[in-house]
Amino acid sequence: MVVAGARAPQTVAFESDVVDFFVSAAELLGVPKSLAAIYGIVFASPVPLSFADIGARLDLSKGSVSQGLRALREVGAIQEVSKPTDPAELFTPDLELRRLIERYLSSRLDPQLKGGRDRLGALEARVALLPAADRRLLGPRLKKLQSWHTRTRALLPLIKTFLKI
Amino acid sequence: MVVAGARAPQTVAFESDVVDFFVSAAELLGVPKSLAAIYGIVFASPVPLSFADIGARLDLSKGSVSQGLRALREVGAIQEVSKPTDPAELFTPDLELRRLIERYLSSRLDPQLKGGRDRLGALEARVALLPAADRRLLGPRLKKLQSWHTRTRALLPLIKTFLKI
DNA sequence: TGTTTACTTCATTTTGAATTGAACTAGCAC
DNA sequence: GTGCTAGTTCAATTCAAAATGAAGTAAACA
Repeated sequence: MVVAGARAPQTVAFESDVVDFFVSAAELLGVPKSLAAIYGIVFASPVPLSFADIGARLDLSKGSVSQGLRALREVGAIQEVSKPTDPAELFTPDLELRRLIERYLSSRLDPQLKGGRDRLGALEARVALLPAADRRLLGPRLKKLQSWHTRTRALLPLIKTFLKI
Repeated sequence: MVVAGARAPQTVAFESDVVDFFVSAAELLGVPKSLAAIYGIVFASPVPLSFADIGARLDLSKGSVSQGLRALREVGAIQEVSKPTDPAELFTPDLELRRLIERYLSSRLDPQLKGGRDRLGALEARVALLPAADRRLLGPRLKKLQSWHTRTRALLPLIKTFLKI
């Protein structure tokens, strides 16, 4: 994942492990590997990195670096810092992962929960149109689904609170 | 997703919505669509369904139905019931979704957390080998990562407890 | 024993998402 | 202006996961 280049072997090894850490966490969450790798390499660097640095260390195409950096900037995962001596933009990690994770959770779960609520509403109407015998069995099943939905909704704020600790 | 066949239109509409509900929930969790659809169609039926029923209603290949049913049986999401008159196996949903979800969460998160712990351990050793200047900055960053890891570990049992309510 | 039906297995195909790279744009130096 | 460097865009490609379907197995029946 991380390419050696001119840095000390210890540095490369460190970077490599940090990148792996983020990549494997990202896999779990369904975030593209390249995003995680870019965040990782920036996180692992004691100094801000340039566009070119990132592309070289991760052996990613310019396209991927560009798109990746844009996405990470949009969600606030990295920040641009400009050194007066060098016109090129440099990037540092935003270490406030909490907001990041919170926003990510919301962006995935909120639409999902909303969609689920709508679908369950539609289902409630539909079950009423079924033959009485079916309704007697399927009505309670639907209730179970609704109860799950409610609990999941309640869980999200709980998680957010917990992550603040 | 759901194919009409010979059932009443209301029944088909109901099935279709239930399947959609599970499919969209599965997308969030990264579970294959076909698994969710099979569970959904079985969940939506007031009577146990046969292998052939499932294939016909979802328009899935025999291969997909076979693999899907196996996976769902393995995790205990559906159960076989046998009618004495009919030798074919019939399937009903296991409505105890709680255990199912718990097991699923564990199977995804436990290896991830363990892997994360190992990686962080390796990183702790690696950071010690870096130049002192780098170490001073990167050490605290690593600490942050470790604190996240610890909190995530703590969160899992909390979620499990909450789902029991 | 041969035939049919019901399902399984797994190599191949499909699909959808991530990645690439070539064409393009913007700013800078000369 | 022309040429250069740095970055963006997006159509084409690659890749991995999921779905298919053909060949195989097993049980049931004649």
